Amino acid sequence: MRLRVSPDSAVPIYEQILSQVVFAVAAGDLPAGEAVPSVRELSQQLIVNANTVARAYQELERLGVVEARRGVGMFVTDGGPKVCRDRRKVLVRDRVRETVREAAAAGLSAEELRQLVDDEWPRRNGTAKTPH
Amino acid sequence: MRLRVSPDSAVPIYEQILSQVVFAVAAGDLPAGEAVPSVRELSQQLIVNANTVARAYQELERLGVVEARRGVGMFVTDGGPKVCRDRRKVLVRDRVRETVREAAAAGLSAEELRQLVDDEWPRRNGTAKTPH
DNA sequence: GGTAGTGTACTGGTTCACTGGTACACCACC
DNA sequence: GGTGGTGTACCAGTGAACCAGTACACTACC
Repeated sequence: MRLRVSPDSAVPIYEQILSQVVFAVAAGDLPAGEAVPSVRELSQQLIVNANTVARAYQELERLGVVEARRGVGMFVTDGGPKVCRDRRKVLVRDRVRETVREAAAAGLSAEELRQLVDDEWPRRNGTAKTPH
Repeated sequence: MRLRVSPDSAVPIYEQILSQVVFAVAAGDLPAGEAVPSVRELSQQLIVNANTVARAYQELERLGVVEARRGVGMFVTDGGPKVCRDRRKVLVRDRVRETVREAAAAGLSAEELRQLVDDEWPRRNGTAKTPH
């Protein structure tokens, strides 16, 4: 598992770590039962404070993706992969909901919104926001 | 023109004012040439600082929606209504773009995304996020 | 039991966005 | 020219988010 963070990004470092781990677990790159890198190991690799990594991990634990065993490490739970896949879907649904509301407020029709989505779909691997 | 702000909201007050004025201009409620409420008048009405209103107005001026005449007031420009209508469309398009990207990253197909949009469309006047 | 690994609690500093208070510069009108 | 309206510049306070330093508690292993 290879992580990257950009300290200059607008999104907080701990959130970058969080989403990347979620992505890795969802993709099966980090299967259930597997140990995630220790906070110190990852903090040295990314050159950030151990607490920053720990904060991301705590969020992962709150989501039920990993479980901590003090003195041992943190491990992906049995339900972790499913949680991560579901989480991404929830994020998408929430975003869709906001988009639909915004479009309706702007006076767009359902058909116009559909058209807009179809127009943007081919550009889904956009150039922006890539972790350079 | 009747504005409302909720100080407890996560979105800044000046931004609430901004978007509401944009909406009013786009809807024709505030036609070109019309004077917008003075910063002091609006600040008293909303019980916020005049600078907070001024900040929203400066943003409106930067967008080309209004123009300031020192000592007189601020007035909707000739192109104001069109700018506001366009701006809402741009906001929607940007949001659609992000949503599409998120959906693709989550592994959704184009068809699944379309389905999601159609599911959410009937809820476009949703209950959440209303200015209580 | 010592050691080296793990996660975690507490605390402090830094930065930034937002808001408000005050004072200033301008214009119309009497 | 005085008065009362306008927008605006400057500065200070506040609060939250983020991150790092340090010290602690725990576990496995020799």
